[in-house]
Amino acid sequence: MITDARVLQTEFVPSEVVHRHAEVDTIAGALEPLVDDDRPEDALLFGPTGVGKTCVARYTVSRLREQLLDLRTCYVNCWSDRTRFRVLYRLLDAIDRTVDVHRRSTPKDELLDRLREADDHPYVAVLDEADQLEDPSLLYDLSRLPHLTLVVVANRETDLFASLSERTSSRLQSSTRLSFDRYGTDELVAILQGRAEQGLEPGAISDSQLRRIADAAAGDARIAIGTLRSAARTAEREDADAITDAMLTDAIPDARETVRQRAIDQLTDHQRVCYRIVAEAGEIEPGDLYERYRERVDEPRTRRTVRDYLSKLDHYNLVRASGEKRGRTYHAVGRSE
DNA sequence: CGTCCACTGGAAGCCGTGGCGC
DNA sequence: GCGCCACGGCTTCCAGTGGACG
Repeated sequence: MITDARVLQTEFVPSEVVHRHAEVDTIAGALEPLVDDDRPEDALLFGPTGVGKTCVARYTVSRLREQLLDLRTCYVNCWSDRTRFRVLYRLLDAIDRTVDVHRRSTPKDELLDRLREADDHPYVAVLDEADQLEDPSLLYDLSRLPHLTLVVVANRETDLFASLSERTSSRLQSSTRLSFDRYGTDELVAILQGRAEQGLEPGAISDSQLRRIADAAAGDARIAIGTLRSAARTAEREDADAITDAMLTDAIPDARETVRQRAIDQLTDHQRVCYRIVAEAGEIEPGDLYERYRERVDEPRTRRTVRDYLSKLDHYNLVRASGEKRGRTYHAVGRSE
């Protein structure tokens, strides 16, 4: 059934990007001057999850590296490395300049200086989920390094710029900006066909089944590919030659659930309690929510902290906040959504 | 209309932890 | 071992704001 499990991973960067040629060209265009030893532009990529931002960024950068042998590149996910220190550390680590970082306990911007000095080769850094950075002014400092080119990936343009200071945003105004729309069903089908061809036995899944997956994924390629993987696993486990419609029926909710579960697993205990309260209530107001939270945990955090938890849950689509200021309610994010 | 109130999210500061130089 | 410092998680304080209500 499965001939190549790698291509069924959502993180897999295909050798040819389906349906994002224009985007690839735009970013490649921004970076192109590097080939002639010229000054490239930074690139900003925006769009919701599962629309191929990360994929396009990584693909474009890796293709550029084929042309430019001495190009340095690094991919940083700012969700897992969200502090200034960690991002800088990653960027240095990728070029082997971290050797003695721990000695001489880092005076404020030792790491940045070090990165500045490592300018013997051009460097392209992909900063994924950049709106998660705790200290967004890092973007400003990085954008001022002449040999470093940024490819910044974030969800919403407005959110990212809201968190930036005046000088940072004006500095980034001039960069190449690109918004990604949700995939249409046909585009998702094409993506799935590519993955099925590379990863599954011929005839394992029909086009109409792929279309069904694409429909259910509502424009999100991560969900679509996850569904395909889940169905293929079931087929393999049951020793079937092909994926049946019944397997798909199971796989469709499964893929969303997996995405959600992975996010839930990353929460702390207190955050999880908050999530459960909203999930159980379906819809709840902040006051009640905090009361229940206080009853349920041993050493409750303050309201302010719980507010931070909730905005985090909102950000990861585990709950949805509607209304603002006084009129706010928190909703569970439904399974069928 | 003005006033009160609930709620949000920024800012500053506290504190435990952990790595480092001495 | 000691003092130092960065860091992250948290609290405290607060300005701002939309909705409810007299």
